[in-house]
Amino acid sequence: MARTTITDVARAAGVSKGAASKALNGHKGVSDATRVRVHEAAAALGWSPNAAARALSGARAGAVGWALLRSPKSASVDPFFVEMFSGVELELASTDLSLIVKLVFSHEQELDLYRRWAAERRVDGVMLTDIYVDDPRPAVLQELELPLVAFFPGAPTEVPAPGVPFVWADQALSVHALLDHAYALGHRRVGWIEGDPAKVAPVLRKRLSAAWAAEHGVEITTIFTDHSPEQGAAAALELLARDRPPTFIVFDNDVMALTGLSVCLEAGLSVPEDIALASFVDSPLCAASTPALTALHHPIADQGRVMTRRLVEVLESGGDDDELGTEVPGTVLVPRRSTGPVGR
Amino acid sequence: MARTTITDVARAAGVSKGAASKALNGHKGVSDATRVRVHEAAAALGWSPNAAARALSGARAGAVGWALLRSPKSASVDPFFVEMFSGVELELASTDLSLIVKLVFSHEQELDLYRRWAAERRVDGVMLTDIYVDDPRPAVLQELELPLVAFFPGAPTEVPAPGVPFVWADQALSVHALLDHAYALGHRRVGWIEGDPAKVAPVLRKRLSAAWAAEHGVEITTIFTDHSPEQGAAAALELLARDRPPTFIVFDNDVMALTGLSVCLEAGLSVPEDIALASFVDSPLCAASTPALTALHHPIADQGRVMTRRLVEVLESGGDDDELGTEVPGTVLVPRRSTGPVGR
DNA sequence: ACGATAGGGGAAACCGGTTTCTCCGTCAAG
DNA sequence: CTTGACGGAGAAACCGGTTTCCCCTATCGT
Repeated sequence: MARTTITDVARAAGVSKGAASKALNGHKGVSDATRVRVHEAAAALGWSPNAAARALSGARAGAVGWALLRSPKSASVDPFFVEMFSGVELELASTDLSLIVKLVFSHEQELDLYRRWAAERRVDGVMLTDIYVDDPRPAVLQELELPLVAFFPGAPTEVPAPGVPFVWADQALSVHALLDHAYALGHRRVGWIEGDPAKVAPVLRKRLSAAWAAEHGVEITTIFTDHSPEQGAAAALELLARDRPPTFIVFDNDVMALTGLSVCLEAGLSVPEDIALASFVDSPLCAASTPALTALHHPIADQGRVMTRRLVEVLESGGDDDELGTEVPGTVLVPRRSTGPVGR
Repeated sequence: MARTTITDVARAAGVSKGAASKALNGHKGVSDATRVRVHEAAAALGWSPNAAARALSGARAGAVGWALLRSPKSASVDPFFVEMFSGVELELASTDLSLIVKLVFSHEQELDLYRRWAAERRVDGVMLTDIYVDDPRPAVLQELELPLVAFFPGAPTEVPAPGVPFVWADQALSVHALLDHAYALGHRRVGWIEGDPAKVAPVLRKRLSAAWAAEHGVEITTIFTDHSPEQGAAAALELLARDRPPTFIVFDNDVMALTGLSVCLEAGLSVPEDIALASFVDSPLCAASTPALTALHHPIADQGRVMTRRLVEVLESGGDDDELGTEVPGTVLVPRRSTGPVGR
């Protein structure tokens, strides 16, 4: 089966190649009658534009890129990515853009990837999901002239980098929801087992929780980890071993919360009577454990959709876009069995 | 920053464009000295080949495609995909191939997607993961001359389609592991809540389990579902309502197993004393539930790696490849609390 | 020393689109 | 009636590689 090209379409419609191109792309310079004729010919021949040829002649590559930074040891994908991925794909399904996902194992590799993507003209834009403190990626991408949209778990006053379009979910809302819940139950000493302090979100949350704590006269101890179950367990043990241990512990993800729960149970504590536990992100795991874990439900898929929508807009507008920050729907606290009134 | 092209490299090395191309691609026709000079120039200029131009001139597109068929209502991604995805990405990370993933909502859409990919020359090959009975996709892909590799949960004698390279995991091993476990515990009536009967795997498993049942004098009832928690629960209720209900129920996935567990507990049955439950696929959910669910652990990520490796080989060999079926590592039964000796 | 041969490397065509430039015909204004 | 403006459409250049074809030169054999 011979591949049908635009030349075939043009011949079938009785026009030149150039005219056919204009007709098919909705550019002016062809009459309506010709336009219709060309479209009919294209449909009849079942023509689709060759992506490579199109990208080569300076038009769009028809794809967006998403780099996933993972440590070489644990290349497993977290539920955050999975959820966001489904939102991204859902939004892209209604466009003719492809999604290219690539796993990288270091920041250096990631930057190289962007350079390659730019040189190869393989993607039209890039999605950035885990923003680091002093993240070099936005600047590199801007220099490469690769459009980007960052997903930024932020606050009204925070910006990932100057001039970068971003989508943000208000962390204050989430932090306060969890802390208000603890406070209402009578808890006054809270432990917070956070993620990577090199990332913006954990640092920001620590700042937000500290501010809230000062306001409410609550003592909050934050411990940063690498999100692994091991470090989560170690952090939990460390908190429990203190002179005046917290009565309420927040874990930044479901996996740590689950191992934290095991640690508490093995230490002979009963949950939530002796100690209350909560996870910052909800997942089926939180619902399935015993006792079920109180957690924050983040509409991550929706956030992924918004981010994708935003990237598509940036690509269509060609970058001369007015607003930079778009807020996405916030979070909902899902109280479960693992949190209750402070014991004595 | 001006984009550096192969012409720049050629000029810097003092050779022609064509010679530079040959040098960089390891084709013969250039001396070693020139080859080295060109490579040095390319490195110095930080040149990467423009993917579009390369694809256009008949070479590879540098990408492989993976279509995900999901029902419009539940676009959520299952753990199977997630695990396989991480294996695929892990394997691709060491190549310069990109992965393009696209969500589709119907078989028709999926076939259209393949036609588009072929016409656009966007991908060099395709991965097929959920093989259906009388699946039309292999034939379509072969007609489009798109190389493919199918992941096929099969048996030694089964083949997804003639002439199609595939990677297979032996279902007999899995089915027998689970049934032997049940048999050893004294169970003689087994319920099996399967997935979609339009897919090859559930049908094959039913056949395998029936054969095993005939051999061992065990009664097995299979119910097909759409993998949703609702249908899983309904199927479990149906089995429990029988005159002589099964004493051991297998669920095809973790989500159904979990809701099935709830159904049993709510019916006042104790697990595993009154009824034993197992999941055909393991997941953190199975380990976290109470009681923890006995499950089969499939090395899905490894299987994804093998499938990807195979596709890369097919692409490199240009299709004239001898062997078609590659077996991937099998499964391991993980006994947990949800299964025990048959009660009375 | 001369002819045959092999291989390095340059010129140009080609992949399939997009875009620019130019020509031509038509219609409106002077 | 002449001239100018405008819009439709063709020709050709271009994007950045790969590949074919051919020439030229160095080497080998006799």
